[in-house]
Amino acid sequence: MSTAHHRKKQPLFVRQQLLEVAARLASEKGMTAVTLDAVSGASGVSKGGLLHHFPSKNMLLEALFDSLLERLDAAIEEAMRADPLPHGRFTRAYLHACLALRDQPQGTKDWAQVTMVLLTEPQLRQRWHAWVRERSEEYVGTDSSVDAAIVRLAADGIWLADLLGSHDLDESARQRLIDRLIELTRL
Amino acid sequence: MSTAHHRKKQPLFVRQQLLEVAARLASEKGMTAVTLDAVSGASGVSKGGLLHHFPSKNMLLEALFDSLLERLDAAIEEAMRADPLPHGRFTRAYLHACLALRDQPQGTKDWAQVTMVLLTEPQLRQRWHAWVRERSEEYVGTDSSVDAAIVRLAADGIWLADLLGSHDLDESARQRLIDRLIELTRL
DNA sequence: CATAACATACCAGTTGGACGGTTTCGTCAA
DNA sequence: TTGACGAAACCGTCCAACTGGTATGTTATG
Repeated sequence: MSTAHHRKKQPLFVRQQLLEVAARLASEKGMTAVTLDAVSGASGVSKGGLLHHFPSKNMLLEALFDSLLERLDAAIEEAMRADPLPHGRFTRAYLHACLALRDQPQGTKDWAQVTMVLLTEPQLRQRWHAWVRERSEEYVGTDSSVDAAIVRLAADGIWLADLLGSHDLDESARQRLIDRLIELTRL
Repeated sequence: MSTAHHRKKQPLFVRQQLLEVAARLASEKGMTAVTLDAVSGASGVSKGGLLHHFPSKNMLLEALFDSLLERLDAAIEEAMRADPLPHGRFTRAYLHACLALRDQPQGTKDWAQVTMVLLTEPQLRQRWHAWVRERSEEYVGTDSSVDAAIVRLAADGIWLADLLGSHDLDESARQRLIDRLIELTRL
């Protein structure tokens, strides 16, 4: 009966907003704080409305995780388009995507933290495995060298350090590290 | 009135067991499955008994995280004692501790997953920060080089890959990577 | 006017935790 | 040696708040 009932209906916008709210809750207050009540409350959407978009809590979490993977894919594809050299292209793009989150404005750090939170949920970890397997098969021709694997490993380490805030590297050292990693993808 | 009431009192053992059960629940079913009821039920200790050892759920989680950090400290110290060269000694020990979990028997993989699960809880992330800061200050004389930082970063990456099961490195490649990392700690 | 996009009301089960009871243990005087 | 006694280590119950989810509306949109 109240406010949101009379406003213009924007299903895609509302759906998007619900995912963002869920992401913010997860990163700020941990996984246990992501409840249907909390999400619906913080987004100004009723619980019924929330359950209309996502039939169950699992569906909500899976949709959230999928949207994060889509963003990752988009960032990687964009970086790959700007890279003329085929060999190691995917690995460089992956590295770039991992590095990017540190320099992005506010929301993107949450993004990474949510990814990690979601990875702790065993069911969603399978989705991540599938993603990794797909990519490693797709780019087996150009990114299957040992060095490339090492670079991707290091990128994960940087990703982890960035989102945990364990910054003990200064800018110049970080830049030297990145240069070296990119060099490794070309070998 | 029933069973456990009459058995011999073993406060330290019970406390230890409660932490192990909580760890197992967290790694197998995710953070949302770690409830007081679940922990007390799976450990054969009443909820009252559980709340006697850990006055609140937060206290339980913090104690669990602390015990994990203690294990990490113990593994690192052991590795450091076996290392005669001071320069980079802590970093090598840290690397060794990160690598060790893959080769350990069953329970230890859970250990790492729990660490990650707990790291998603914002309050516990601060504890991790404190741990990192302490160590980086303690070993500033021997492990503050850029290369050492890089090695620790890569160790985190390996740690993450191991516990997520994203194994795309074969044994020989892994060994070459490790050798290279150890070499870097000596520069 | 049919359907999608919401809202409101309600439910049964679960949650963290408070509370008061019972049993064991350490210790120290007699 | 004993035995009293306070503290620590448990147990079982109860509860208010919250949980995910259902069922049934009401409103907007094509």
